[in-house]
Amino acid sequence: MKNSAAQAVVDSHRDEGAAELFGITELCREFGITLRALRFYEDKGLLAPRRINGARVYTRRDRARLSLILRAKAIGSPLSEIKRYLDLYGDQGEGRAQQLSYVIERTGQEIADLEKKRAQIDESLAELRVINETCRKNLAAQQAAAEK
Amino acid sequence: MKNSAAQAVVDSHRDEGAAELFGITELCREFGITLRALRFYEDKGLLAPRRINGARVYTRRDRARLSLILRAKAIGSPLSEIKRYLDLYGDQGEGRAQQLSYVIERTGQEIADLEKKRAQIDESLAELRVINETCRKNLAAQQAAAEK
DNA sequence: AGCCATGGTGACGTTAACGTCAACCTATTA
DNA sequence: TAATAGGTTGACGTTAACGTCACCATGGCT
Repeated sequence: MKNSAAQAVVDSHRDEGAAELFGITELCREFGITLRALRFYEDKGLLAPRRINGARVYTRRDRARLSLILRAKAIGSPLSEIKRYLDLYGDQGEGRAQQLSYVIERTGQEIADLEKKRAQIDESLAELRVINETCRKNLAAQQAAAEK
Repeated sequence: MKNSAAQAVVDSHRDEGAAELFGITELCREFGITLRALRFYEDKGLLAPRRINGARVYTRRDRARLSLILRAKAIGSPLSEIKRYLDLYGDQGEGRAQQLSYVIERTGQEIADLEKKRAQIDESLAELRVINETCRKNLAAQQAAAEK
């Protein structure tokens, strides 16, 4: 028996107590990635979950970072760049003027790059829409001719 | 001697005659890619330049295709997807209803994907701008305090 | 005690997208 | 005619981003 009801009770109870902590498989299922991938990101220094008894335990913050990682990946950034991006993200709060300038410069560059990418996407979209609509019209014309 | 003036004359003469044809290095320099990359794209079936005496000769149309390839690459599409994209591009003109429906579906899907990507970029941009501006303000505040 | 699920660590394999290198062809130019 | 510039084809190396596999530890259930 899978005692799903009982499991749910246990789960909710655990949530009340420990709250906001995730296991590796939990996160992987939530984001649709593999265990291997998550560990790989860790190897690359993109994530650094706590260890409890050797096992990885992710906090809500880790989860948010993972979300950023996957979004950046979907956009097409290599993991190396994503790391820089996240490093900036973590630096917030205080910091000397030099650090601040550095972050400002970095983010400025990243913003410029993304805007360029966005523009290219817009160009591609425009072209695809032309093709799409042209085909729709042709198709409509053919159907009209056939029904005459 | 590099006889640059003579070379220019020869070039212009050739342009008048053959016009609109490009060599491989010419294209590579124009787009800032390597010879190897261009040949690689050809291996992958993304380009099919004519051969004259064994050497690749690119037309204006090839050049346009290359432009599309590089733009798609910059966006983050894998070459495999770019190929499908280009294949759609070449199919324009006539075609039976089935072909048209196919192209319509494909482009529709591609459009949806790109729109999603665009949205993700916008999210990233919003976050980066917050970081950037926060840092700017912090920096300004520090400088103001220092000058007091 | 035995077993299964879950998780951990290498080590090796794989695919994409080129880079690098050697060897060769060929048309000018000196 | 010999050198030089520009082009061609393999063959092999490389980096990124994982996938796969084998093997080990552990905690809970029966």
